[in-house]
Amino acid sequence: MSGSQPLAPESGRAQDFIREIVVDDLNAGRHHRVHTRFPPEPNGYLHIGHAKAIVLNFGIAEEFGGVCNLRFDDTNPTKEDVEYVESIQEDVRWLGFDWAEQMFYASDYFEQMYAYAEQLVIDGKAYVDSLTADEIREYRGTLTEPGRNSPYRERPAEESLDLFRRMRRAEFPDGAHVLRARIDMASPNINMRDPTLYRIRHAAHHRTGEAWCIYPTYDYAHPISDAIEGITHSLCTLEFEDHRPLYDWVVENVRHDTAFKSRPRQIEFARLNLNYTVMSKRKLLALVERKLVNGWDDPRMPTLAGFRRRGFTPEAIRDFCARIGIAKKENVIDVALLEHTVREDLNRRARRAFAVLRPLRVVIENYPDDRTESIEAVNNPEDPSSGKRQVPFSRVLYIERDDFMEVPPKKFFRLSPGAEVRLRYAYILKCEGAVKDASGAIVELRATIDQESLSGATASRRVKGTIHWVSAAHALDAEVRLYDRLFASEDPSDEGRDPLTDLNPNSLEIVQGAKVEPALREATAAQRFQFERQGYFSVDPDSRPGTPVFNRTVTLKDTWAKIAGRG
RNA sequence: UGGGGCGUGGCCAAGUGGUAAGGCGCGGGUCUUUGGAUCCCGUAUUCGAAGGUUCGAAUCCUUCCGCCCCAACCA
Repeated sequence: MSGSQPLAPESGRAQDFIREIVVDDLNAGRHHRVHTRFPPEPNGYLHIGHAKAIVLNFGIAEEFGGVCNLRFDDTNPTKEDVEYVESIQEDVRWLGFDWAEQMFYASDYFEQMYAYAEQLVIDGKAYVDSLTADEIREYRGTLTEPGRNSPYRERPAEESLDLFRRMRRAEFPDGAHVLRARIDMASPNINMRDPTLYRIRHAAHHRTGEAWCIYPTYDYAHPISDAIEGITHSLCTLEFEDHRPLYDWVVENVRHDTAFKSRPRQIEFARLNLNYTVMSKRKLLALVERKLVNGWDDPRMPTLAGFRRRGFTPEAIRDFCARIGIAKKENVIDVALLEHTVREDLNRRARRAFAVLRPLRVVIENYPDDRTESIEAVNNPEDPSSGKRQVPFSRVLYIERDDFMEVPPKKFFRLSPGAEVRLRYAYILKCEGAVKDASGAIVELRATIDQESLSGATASRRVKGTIHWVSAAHALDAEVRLYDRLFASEDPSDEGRDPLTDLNPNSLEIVQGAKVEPALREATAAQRFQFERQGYFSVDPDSRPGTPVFNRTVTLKDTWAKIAGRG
């Protein structure tokens, strides 16, 4: 990667607008390499929206033989925490990206940023304002009216410099002063009306501790961080479009000598929105803090940690990001696409296994009580290399309650009194009758098998339906957690309302007493399973040995249709 | 009403003057010893609207309409 000439992607393929810009920059000689960065603020866990940015930034860099940094934008100590910087690293790695040695913090540059700020003051390009926050807002004007100059705007540079130094020396309380860029209070772009560069915050920073009590704002810190790291293309979301002139102003007006390794360029793209999914950090944080979910990695959360625990694979999420495209148009992606990429990936890799979620006992009257047979089953019909396994078969089985109907409707090809069905990989089973308890509830089925019908080359006939089963004597008890969408509101008027009301009360159904085939005793959290006819599952990382806990990875299509009001 | 963006089928998205890719979804069908798997077919006479330029326009020009973002000492 190092030393080689960056190569533009082969022509002819579809390219999004960012790639075009990069190619232009390379061709025009504005840059001779590509260097991007993924710059999260460590104030929460990464969610699916961040995945888009991660895949984009690392993807662009890789495609052009460049590098992508991981940088923590830690300029606001009151919201940030080491827990988040750790989880962010874990999640980026899990997604499959490697920043090698290129991990930085905006706080790495605090000293340098401060020095640049002093120089801006000396150069007359920044001044210390002593107005209150409210007054500053008033002076800023409105969207349609220009702002007015602060009375402190013409303060002599020496005085500002002195004040700024004393700000740093902790001589003032929060809010007493602020360092502002001297740009243009009448600018139609509000971001250019003397934006704040530094504010006083007597707060412990998760990395610098008590070393500082003044902190740079995003608008000041970001371009400097980019330039110091040699970033060539600074990708961010649409809402920063109006900040680009300010970004450029900082890059152009800071006297950096040789510290800036590039002349970075900000490029904006539309952030990801997913329907039926809350992506607001504020709401996610509220859900965690109010214990409406069991932490940031609750499988119902749209965080990468939550998806991981739910059984999503990084490959599926990356594929999703690749398929949604990058544009400047506000978009709302259908979560069905995410679920599709997960299913597609899982279908390829998930081992098939027998599991009965709501067991119904079946006694095979013509099968010896003391006999146990070993039935050969394919691990994954989509992947012959996955091999086969043995499943025990005996006189008493469990089948899915839903696979039996006493009064079957038309086109019901599974079990009902007198009907036949194939036990997957095993025999054809005929239902001889149902045993009921005093209340009339069916507690057991009596049945017989066709001894000549064992699945395979010798099977002489076919029946319409096939069901899965588990031998009662060998079955392993399991808990199964069925997850549906946690958030459902699509109504714009719900914006800002209590996140509690966004909870789907049926978002989690815990099924106790499921019966699964014994081989699943050794299942690990890294594995994925498809329980025949029940969907995709993974073992919960917190699962105890003995009674495994399975999480359903994606919502079944009919469930999803119900939630979304489709079909 | 200031500034900055954006408008291609239900949701994304290619396309940049030569006669509307692709994916998801949806509908139908096929196959099958699970299938919601696979496979096949269908799904925009039209590109926010109206004018104009042109042999020819989603692509160029004009006007209009709609949506999003900005008035934190958040990012």
